[in-house]
Amino acid sequence: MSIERVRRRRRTPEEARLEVLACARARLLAGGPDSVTLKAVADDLGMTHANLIHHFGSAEGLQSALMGSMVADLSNALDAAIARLRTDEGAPLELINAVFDAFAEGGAGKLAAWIVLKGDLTHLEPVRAAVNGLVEAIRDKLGDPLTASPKQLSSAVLFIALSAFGEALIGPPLRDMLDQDEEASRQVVAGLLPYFLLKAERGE
Amino acid sequence: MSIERVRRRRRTPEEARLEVLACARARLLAGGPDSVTLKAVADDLGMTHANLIHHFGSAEGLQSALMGSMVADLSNALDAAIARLRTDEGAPLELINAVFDAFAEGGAGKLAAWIVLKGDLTHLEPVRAAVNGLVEAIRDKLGDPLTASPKQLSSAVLFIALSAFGEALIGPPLRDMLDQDEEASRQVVAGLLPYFLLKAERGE
DNA sequence: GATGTAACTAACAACAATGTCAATAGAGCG
DNA sequence: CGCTCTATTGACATTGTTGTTAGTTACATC
Repeated sequence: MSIERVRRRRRTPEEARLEVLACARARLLAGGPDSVTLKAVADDLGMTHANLIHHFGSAEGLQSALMGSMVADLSNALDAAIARLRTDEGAPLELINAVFDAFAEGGAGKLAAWIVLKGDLTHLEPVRAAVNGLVEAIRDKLGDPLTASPKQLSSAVLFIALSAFGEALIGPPLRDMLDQDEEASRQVVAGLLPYFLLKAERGE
Repeated sequence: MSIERVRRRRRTPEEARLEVLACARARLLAGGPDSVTLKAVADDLGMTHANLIHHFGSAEGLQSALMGSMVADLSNALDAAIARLRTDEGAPLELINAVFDAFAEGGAGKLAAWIVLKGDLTHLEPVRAAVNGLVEAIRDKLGDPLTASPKQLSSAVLFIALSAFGEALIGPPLRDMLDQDEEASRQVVAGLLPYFLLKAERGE
């Protein structure tokens, strides 16, 4: 019997980082932060944990890169939703759906939970631009300059984002408790949005 | 010089559990789940980690007890808010404030984040009763039986709870991004609630 | 084909967290 | 005071994770 030499695969640094981050994200979403250890990720990919340290410097380096990657995806998803808004003639429900989808994709809920627990808010910074882009998109799309002030537009986005984050985090169990179906959250928010933007007429 | 014997303190089991859980909660809120280890908590309290195992069975037992304790507090805070609602003549803003306060106290935001990441939703069960109590309180307080269906009342609570959870979790950084002050979230929700409960008149 | 770079591995060291167990010592009770 | 019960300790074993280092091998380039 011949000794079967395992052929060693050599990736480019970028390939390696992408593979590792994808695997780490899957582990985070499936099993929480404790399940994304160097050894576990390395085993999944058929490499050694020393190699992960080679690419990311340390375990903390990997975690940081993972946060950055997920936040970037969330930010891009928001930008894409905004771009969609600016082109088609969507009703308010379309807008809400786009934002909720952006938060739902890529596990933004668990990402936010992780960031909050870590207390490391600096990683959220890229979201700032995306969120403010959302304010402008809503202004151009729905806002009546005579009735909706900039401050109000901002609080409209605050309202939407809070709900979308909440839904991504604890939407399913909470809806179950209240006997509400899967679309309930976004329908509620969509139904409220027109009233909210109209409110300017009445002073306040 | 005489050898100073360290006097060993002996607590009742209940005393011990309460002290430990308070300390563990403080650690969770300050440093996240990774900072609540047997040794760290024991050191804070001047005891040995073996003693924690004696009282809680295992590290997992301590975590589970901590979750239970925090969920119970959240549930009690909600119940108290409901009781307050039923007695005084509060405006919608009072109602919203009570619920937001309930979620804010005791670190409900980080609690939710922790539970979601652990994926262990069974611990949320006590919240179910509290949330449904909230539905009934709103029905008795604000709901017009002719215009607001049970389903709508439920989705009103869904809407409030999502927002309150979202605010507890990522309210501060999100409000900072949007240049909104501390009261913004609850004001928005309070301002929307009347419109929402009126919606029944128009069919939908 | 020879060579250099660096992706990758294997083995080991260091450390932290959990858990076990026999022994110690508070506190109530006769 | 003596006795019992158990909260509490101290020392140890175990396991899992991170990090280091010397060496191996894939692959591009000349």
